[in-house]
Amino acid sequence: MRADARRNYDKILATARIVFTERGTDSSLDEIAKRAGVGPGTLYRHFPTREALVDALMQDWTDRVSADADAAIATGQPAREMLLGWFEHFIDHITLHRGAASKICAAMDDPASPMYRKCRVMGDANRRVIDHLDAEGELRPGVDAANVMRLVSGVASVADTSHADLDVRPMLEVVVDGIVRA
Amino acid sequence: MRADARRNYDKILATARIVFTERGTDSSLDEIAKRAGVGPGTLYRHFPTREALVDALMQDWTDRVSADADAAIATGQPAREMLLGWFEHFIDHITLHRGAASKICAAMDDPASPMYRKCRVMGDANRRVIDHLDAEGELRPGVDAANVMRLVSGVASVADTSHADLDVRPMLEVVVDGIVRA
DNA sequence: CCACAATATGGAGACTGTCTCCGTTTTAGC
DNA sequence: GCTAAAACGGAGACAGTCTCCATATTGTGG
Repeated sequence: MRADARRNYDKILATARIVFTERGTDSSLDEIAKRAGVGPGTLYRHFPTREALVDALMQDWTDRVSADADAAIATGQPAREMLLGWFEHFIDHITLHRGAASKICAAMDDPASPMYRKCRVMGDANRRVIDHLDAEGELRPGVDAANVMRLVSGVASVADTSHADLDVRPMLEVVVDGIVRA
Repeated sequence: MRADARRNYDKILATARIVFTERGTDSSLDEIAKRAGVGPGTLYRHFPTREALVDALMQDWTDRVSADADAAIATGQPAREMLLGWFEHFIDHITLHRGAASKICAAMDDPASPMYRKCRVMGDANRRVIDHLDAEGELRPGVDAANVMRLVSGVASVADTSHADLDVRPMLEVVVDGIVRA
C-alpha cells in the first residue's frame, strides 16, 4: 500500500470513529470524507460499503470482547454472576456506536457480510464462556452458545434502539435464569 | 373528512400494506404514492412520517395480538406451553412486514412516537398473559411484563433482521425458562 | 341546482445522501 | 529526474424525502 493511501485510510478511520460515536453508524459517509479531508471517491475505494467501514472499526472491540470473555472465566465467579458480568461487558462494547448492534445481529448469520468474521470472533469468545460453565455442569442441558449470542445481541439491539436509555440488567437476568441449571 | 380524501387515504393504506409486505417497511414512500395513483404530497399530508403509515397498518394486528393473548389464556395450557405459543404468535404478527419489529422496539419506550399507543395495546395484551400466570403462581417472583415484552420484541427483531431465516423457538425456550418458576 | 368557500390534490423541484467515473496529481523504483 | 503505476478528489448521475402552491374537487346555503 502506497504511503499516501495508508495516510488517507488512517485519516478516514479516525474520523469515522469520531463521527460514529457522535452521531451513530448511520451518519453520512460523504460527511466523514469531508471531515477527513478526502474526496468521497477515496473513502469509497477504501471502504466500498458502510459495513466495511464499521467492520474496520470493529477490530478494536473484538479484541476487547475476547479479552473480557477470558477475564470473566478467570474470575471463577459463580455462574450467574459470571454470565451477567460477561453479557454486560459484551453489550457495552457493541453499543458503543449507535446502530452497530443491529448491524451485528444482521451480519451474525450472513457469511456474505464483511463483518461476519468479526462476529465469529465474538461468537467464539461467548462460546468459551458458555462451554466453560457447561463443563462445570452449571448450565441446563441443550443450551446453544449461538442462540445465547443471538439473544444477548437482541437485548443490545433493543437497548440501542430504545429512546429511553434502558437498563439491560433485568433482561439479562431473565436470560441468565433461562440458561443456568435450575 | 371529505369523500375524495377518504378514498385516497384508503388507497394509500391498501397499497402500503402490499408494498410493505413485498419489500418491507423501508420501501420508498414516493413509490407507494405512485402505485396508489396519488401524488407524494397527498401521501405526506395523510401520513406525515413513515411511522404514521406503519402505525395505521398496525391497527390490524394490535387487534389480532390482543385476541391471541386472550386465546392463549383461555387454552388453560401449562405455563411453558402457553407462553411459547403466545410468544410465537406475537412474533409472527410483528414480523409480518420486514423492518417493523425494530420500529416497534424503538416506539415501545418513546411516548412521542405515533406508534406508542399501539405498542401499549400489545404491551397490555402481554401483561394479561403474564399477570394470569403470575396469579397462578407459575412465575418466578419479580418478573416484569414490560421487560418480557422488550425481550421478546428483541427476539423478533433479531429474527427479522437475520438473513438466514431463523427458528425463534430455541431463543423463546430460554426466555420462558427464565421466567417460569424453577 | 348552482355558486363559491373550504378542502384536497399532484407534481415540480429543493434538498440530502449514495456512489461512480475519469482527468489530474502523487508516489516509488530505476 | 523520469515514468509508469497507483491513488486522488470532486463533479455529477441517481434515488429518496418532503414542501409548496397553482389547480381541481367537494358539499353546502341560498
